[in-house]
Amino acid sequence: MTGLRTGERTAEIVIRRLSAFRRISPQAAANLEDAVRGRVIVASAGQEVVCEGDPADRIRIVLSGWLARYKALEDGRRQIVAFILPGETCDPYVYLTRQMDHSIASLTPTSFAEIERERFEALVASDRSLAEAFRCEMLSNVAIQREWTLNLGRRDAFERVAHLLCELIERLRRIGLWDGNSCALPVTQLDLADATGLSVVHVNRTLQELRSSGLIVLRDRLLTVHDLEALKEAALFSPDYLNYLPLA
Amino acid sequence: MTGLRTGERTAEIVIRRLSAFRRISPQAAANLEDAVRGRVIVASAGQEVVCEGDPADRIRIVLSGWLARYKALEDGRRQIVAFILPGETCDPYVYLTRQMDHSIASLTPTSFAEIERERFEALVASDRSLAEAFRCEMLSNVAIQREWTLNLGRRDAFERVAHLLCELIERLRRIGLWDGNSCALPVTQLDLADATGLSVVHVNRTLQELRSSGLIVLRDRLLTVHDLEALKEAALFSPDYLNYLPLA
DNA sequence: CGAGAGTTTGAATGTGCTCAAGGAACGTGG
DNA sequence: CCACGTTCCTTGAGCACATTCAAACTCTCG
Repeated sequence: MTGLRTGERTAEIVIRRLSAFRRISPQAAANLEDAVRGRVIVASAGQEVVCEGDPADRIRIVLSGWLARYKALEDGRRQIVAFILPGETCDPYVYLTRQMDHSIASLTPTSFAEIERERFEALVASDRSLAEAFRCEMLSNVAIQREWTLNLGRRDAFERVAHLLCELIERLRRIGLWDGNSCALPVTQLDLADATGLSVVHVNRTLQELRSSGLIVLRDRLLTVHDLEALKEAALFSPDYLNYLPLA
Repeated sequence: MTGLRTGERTAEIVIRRLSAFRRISPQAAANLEDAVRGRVIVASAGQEVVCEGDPADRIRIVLSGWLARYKALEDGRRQIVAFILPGETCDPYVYLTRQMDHSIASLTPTSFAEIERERFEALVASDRSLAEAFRCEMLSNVAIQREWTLNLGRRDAFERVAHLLCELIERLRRIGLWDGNSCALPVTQLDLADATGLSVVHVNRTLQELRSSGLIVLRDRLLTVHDLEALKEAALFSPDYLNYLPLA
């Protein structure tokens, strides 16, 4: 696998990600890779990549790095409504609406492909299982959003943070960024607070609680979990909502 | 408009609803009406129409009545993640997943059409703007879900309940169930609690607060709002996320 | 060395919850 | 026709989870 050019390596993670939903044929993969190579944007950490109100004229596929989708209230309160991970399509079919109703910011150095409406439509028209994979991704996005609604509405802080970690681990596992025990967690406690609807202070205390119960180790943006089943149990986590195909 | 048979009247609201997203041609409307008439299910209030774990083999379009989409935790905690109103499609394309990750219950006496996968795919294949309307409905669903995430995460009880009411009013207005000042609100305070992530007791107190600030009148399941702009302001509500076409 | 971002701690406060009980409205059966 | 059960709404009191405010600490980077 050494010696691959960047384009190939990054397309690889997109295929891997879509394969969580449908088997992607080599031909479809090649078409997708072409489209992905068309226009690649690079952003450093902390950039506003998409702003609320921007025209929704293209879709974006993340090649590397983490992004956060968020909505803000006039008085500054902010809610991260989703994390967007490598390989994920930001908003399949979003060009059917007039403008973005939320913003997207990079949490880490990031690269992503931009695909215009016409090109994307041609792509999904050319291959049925690719089209289905993108639609599954939409279904998965809304299922995750529903689970977050449950998380914010009915889980307490401890369960809530634990659940978020379980979800991220499961999603990272799909793209090979979870090694069985640990993964990079490149977000600040403020990000976690905005994602869980808690205050920074309380996230800090909740993480300490998770640490002292032996459920997680979190240091220098590296998350380690020795007993994932125990964490899932504490979080009342069940991965069904992610809509993934069974792992091989 | 008198003398229409039930099938025609109910198809009418489905067309009206989809027209919030795209102009539907008479031909497409006729096709849709055929599909809707194929299999109509009637349910009384309080029925579990779809259970978590059920096969996701068909889509459902509500003809009349209110439904609630909800998720439950093992210990009984329950979160309504969406209200489903007349004319709305429960889950466009849901058959691409294996099984339902949530349940749906009727809040009122309800009727809805069931459409099998093949029939639905033929329907959207036959008309481009109909297909786009259904995709817009998906985008709208996920946008609403994101807004609920913000609502539960960052608005306090008062704003939260006010925001939910604003959203429902806006959606009901689209299908002619808001007369400019009032609408039926056929849900219990327990339902509102499960939707807003609050306790019943606190919803009761919050409604009293909304009443005594003069923002709402709510009696016998009839909601009246004399100054909608004031309610929207209190809720920090802006309807952009609903993705509707401008009203004629 | 200083600046800045992120994390941690303590103390006081408050929003919303739980528990408990009573009241209103409605339908059913004796 | 009244008694009763059920569901929903309302109220009070005490408590708890999470917030806010403030400050100190750590680490990195220039």
